[in-house]
Amino acid sequence: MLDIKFIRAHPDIVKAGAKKKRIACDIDKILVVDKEWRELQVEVDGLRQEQKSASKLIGAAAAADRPRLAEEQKQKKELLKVREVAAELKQKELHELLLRVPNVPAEAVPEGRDDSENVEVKRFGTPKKFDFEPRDHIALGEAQNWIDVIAGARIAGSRNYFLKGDMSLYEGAVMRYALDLMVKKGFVPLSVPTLVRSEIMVGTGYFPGGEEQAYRTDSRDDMCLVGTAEVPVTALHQDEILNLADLPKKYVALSSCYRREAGTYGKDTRGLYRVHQFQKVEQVIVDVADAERSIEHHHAIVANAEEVLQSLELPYRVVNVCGGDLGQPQIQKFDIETWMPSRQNYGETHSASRFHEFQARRLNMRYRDASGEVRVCHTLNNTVAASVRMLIALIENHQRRDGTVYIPAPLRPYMGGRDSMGRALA
RNA sequence: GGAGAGAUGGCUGAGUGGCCGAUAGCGCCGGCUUGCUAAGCCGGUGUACUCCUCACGGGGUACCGAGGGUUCGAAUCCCUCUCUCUCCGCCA
Repeated sequence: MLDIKFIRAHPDIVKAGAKKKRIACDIDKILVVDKEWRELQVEVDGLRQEQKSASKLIGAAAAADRPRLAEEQKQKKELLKVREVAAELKQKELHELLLRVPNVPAEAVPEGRDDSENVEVKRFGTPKKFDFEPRDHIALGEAQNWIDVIAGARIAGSRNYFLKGDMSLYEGAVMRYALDLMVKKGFVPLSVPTLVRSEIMVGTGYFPGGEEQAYRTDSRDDMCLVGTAEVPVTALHQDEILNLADLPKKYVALSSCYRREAGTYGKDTRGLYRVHQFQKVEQVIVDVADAERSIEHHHAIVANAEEVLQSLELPYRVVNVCGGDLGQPQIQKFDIETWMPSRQNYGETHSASRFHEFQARRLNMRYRDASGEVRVCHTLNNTVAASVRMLIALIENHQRRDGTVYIPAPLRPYMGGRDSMGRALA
C-alpha cells in the first residue's frame, strides 16, 4: 500500500506507475474521497470535542442539575452519530481504494506489455547438446518409477502428482541443500504456518485481487493456504516496531506451497511444470527504509539463487521483468529462468521481488531509526529453490543416454554419497 | 469438545463509571553530582490521524486484545469474537 500522503503529494508519479504496469487505477477519485473523508473527520472531531467538554461539565455539576444537563446533551448526540457513520464509511471506501493502488515501479523496470518484453540481463551456462534424444521429465520419471501423475490426478485431481523412491529423496536433498546454504549465509531458518488468515494475504499484497489463486477453507474457519512461505515469513513481525540494531532481518523457510492455477487450463498441461502443490525454500529480508540498501539486498538475493543454480550445474538466465508483467506490489522484479530441455527454453524457477514499503505498510511493520523516528520497513524476497521445477531442470539437464541421472556434487551428501541415480533403461 | 481464569504503554504491573492516555517500578534518553567497571538526584520518554504554523511548535480526535452495545460520560458495565493460561476429554 502506498502512503496516502505520497499519493496526495505526487499523484502524477502514481498515475504514471500504474500506467507502466498496465493496471487501471483511478487516482483522481482517491484524491476526492480522501478530501471528503478529511473534511468529515475534522467535523466529527469538533463535535466530539464539544460533547466531551459538555460531559465533563455534567460530571462537575451539582447532582440536582445533572438530569437536565444530560437531557440537553442527549439531543446533540444525533448529529454526531450521523456524521460519525458518514466519516467511517468514507474512510472505509478510501482504504479499499488504497489497497488496490499499485506500487510505483522503479526507473530500472523496462517498459513492456507482458513477459515477452522482459529484458534479459544475464545468461549463465550453455544449454547442453545431447548426442541422443533426451527424455522429458515425465517420460524419464515414469520409466524410472519416480513420478506418478496418474495416481496424483486420481487422488487429488489434475496438476497433482506423486514423487516416488529416489525422486522423493531427491526433492528432499535439493530442499535441504538450499536451506543449509542459506543458513550458512546467516539467514535464520523458520518453519511457518501455511494456513493463514485472510488479513495476512492482504498484508502481503496478494489480496485484494489474488483471491482466485488461493485455496480457502470454508466459512467455519475461513483460512487461506499460502502460495509461498513469503506470506507467513514477511508477516512474522506484523504490527511490531523493530529495533534498528536487529535489522536487517534475514529469514529462510521451507514450506509447502499451494496454488489454484485458476485460468491456466490448457497451459503447461504436460508434466510437473505447473502444479497445485510443491515445496519451496524462500528467502525474505526485512530492513530499513533505504532505497539503496534495498537494491543491494535485491542483487544479493538474486546472487544467492544463482549460486544454487551454478553449483548444480544448471544453465539459466536472469530477466528484468517489465512493467506490464509486474504484479501490483512489486517495485522491481528479477525472474531467474532455468534451462529445461523438454521446453527447449528457459522456464521460470525463481522470482526476486523488491517491495519498497508496500508490504510493510500493509502489515504495519515498522522500526525506530537512529533519530528515534518510527518508519515503515522495506521488504524483499526470492526463491532459493522450488521443488518440482528444480527437479525438472535437474533430471532433464543431467540425464544420460541410458536413462540414469547425474547428481551434482553438492547434492551427493544428501543422497547417501551417490553421484548417479536410476537404473539403466533399455 | 467441556469448565474456569485472563488480555492495560518497550517490559512488569495498578486501576470496577467522570479528577485516566492512564499510578508505580524497570528499561531508554537528557542533565547534574561523586575520581574510581557503578551508584544517587532532577527532568523527559507511546502510536495514528488531523488542523494551525515557512518552521520551531501548538491545538483536536482516536487507541487499555478486536468489534458491537448501554450511558450526557466507558480501560472500568453488557454482548460477540480472537488469543493466552489451568483442569477434564479426545487425538497426530
